[in-house]
Amino acid sequence: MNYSLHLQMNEKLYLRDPEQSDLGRRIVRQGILLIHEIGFEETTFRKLAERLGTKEASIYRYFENKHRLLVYIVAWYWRWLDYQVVYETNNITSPRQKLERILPILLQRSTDTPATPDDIDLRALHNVVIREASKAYLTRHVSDDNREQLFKPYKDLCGRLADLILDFNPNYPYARSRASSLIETAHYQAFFMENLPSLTNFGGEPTDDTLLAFLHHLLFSSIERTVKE
Amino acid sequence: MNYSLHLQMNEKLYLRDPEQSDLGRRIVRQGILLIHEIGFEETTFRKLAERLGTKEASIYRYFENKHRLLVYIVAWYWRWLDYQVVYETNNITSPRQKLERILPILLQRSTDTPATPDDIDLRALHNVVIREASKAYLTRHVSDDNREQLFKPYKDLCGRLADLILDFNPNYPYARSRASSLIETAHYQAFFMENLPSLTNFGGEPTDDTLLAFLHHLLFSSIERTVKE
DNA sequence: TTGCAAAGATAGTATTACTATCATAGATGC
DNA sequence: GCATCTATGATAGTAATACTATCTTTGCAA
Repeated sequence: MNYSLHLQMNEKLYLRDPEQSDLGRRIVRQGILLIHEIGFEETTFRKLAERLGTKEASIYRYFENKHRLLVYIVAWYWRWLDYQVVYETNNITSPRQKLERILPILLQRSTDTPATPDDIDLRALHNVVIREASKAYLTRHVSDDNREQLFKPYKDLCGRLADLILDFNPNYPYARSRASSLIETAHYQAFFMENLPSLTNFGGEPTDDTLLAFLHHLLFSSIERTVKE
Repeated sequence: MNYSLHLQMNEKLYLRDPEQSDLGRRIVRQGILLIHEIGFEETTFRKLAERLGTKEASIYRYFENKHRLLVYIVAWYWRWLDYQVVYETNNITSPRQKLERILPILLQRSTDTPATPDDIDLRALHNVVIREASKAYLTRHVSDDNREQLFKPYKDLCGRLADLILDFNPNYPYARSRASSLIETAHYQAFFMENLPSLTNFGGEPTDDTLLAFLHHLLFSSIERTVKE
């Protein structure tokens, strides 16, 4: 049996809470699918409205613009990852084991989804995040968006991973950078593997998971040794 | 004394070679500055034309659209980095030393510019690449662009770094992924340090270069050990 | 001096990214 | 059963964007 899961989102992310109405939920869910299918640049509120059988103006009542919709979707993803990390590391004592359990989550390889967020296409979402997430912060107005706490879920997740790294090795001096670069590397390498494979050492056969092995190697080779000052 | 340097670019990158005319060169050089100042999203050919005292239509004679201009600028940067890598590692025999000399280049910390590409604001260019380069390939049409060899300079650079890694450790199984993730990590950690510092361990004082130390640590901790299969 | 290529000048189109306003339908309170 | 309130629908409109087309001018080259 599945439990239903609701992730509370920062109010600054929207004009009207999309989880509070049917239209709102469909905007988010179909938004993910549309961005997945045609890419963020090609996505417009008009196209999304047509797909939903509604009007542009209705979507604007929920989100200021499509960038904010992307930020919302990506923030939701980080909250969802954070939840999975907590769930998967619960009752594990060994810091090493905890970290090892996190790696498949970053690649969306963990099959057991305890509480499934209803109706959200997690596979599409994962691909959207890989291709589009960095566009949420690679803008001129990062600092403003950051001041509004729009990236808090990402920071929280990185903070959690950094803490686990410090549990494993209390002397490690780069825990936060290690955490953020682990997440980014997981995504970039997944994108490269799919689209620019010559930038990787991964063949692309879904059976052997060299990318997972690579991330494991990268993470532990760095945090196992205490860096000399 | 400086030598003048001209980097040959793939013909697919432009409609008319911008290095062959005064207007073309100004489009590239002022384009870098404009994107640096207002960001890629806000940049339009109209604004760039006004800045150049010319017309939109003239710019369209050189570049199909602003995405292609970005791809050109970024490709130029990778060629320039590649040149610097060759220059800085020339006559060095120790693979370790070669790799160590590359790290400051990735962060644009190397002060000695042997042949300076005329009139290009390298500092602005570096910042543009950090913030915008991934937008060159994080699109729906990556595969088409890749087929047209638009990303060859990036791949060449990664290939060169991968070869150096294999010189250092011939048994290392992830040389290409290690190379691409080193470059990407250098850039987004620099971005985070500047804009979302809580995702890093870097204070931001320009005197101590913790980011460089971090990259050094990441690279060598992974490639020093032979990964067990 | 004729010819050609680069750039200037002007105009036009479809689409985007919004904003504003008014009407309507359904739920809720009394 | 009526008032009311809220979410959405419907329509319209605007400034800007991302181009394309065409015609003219300029400057250099044969």
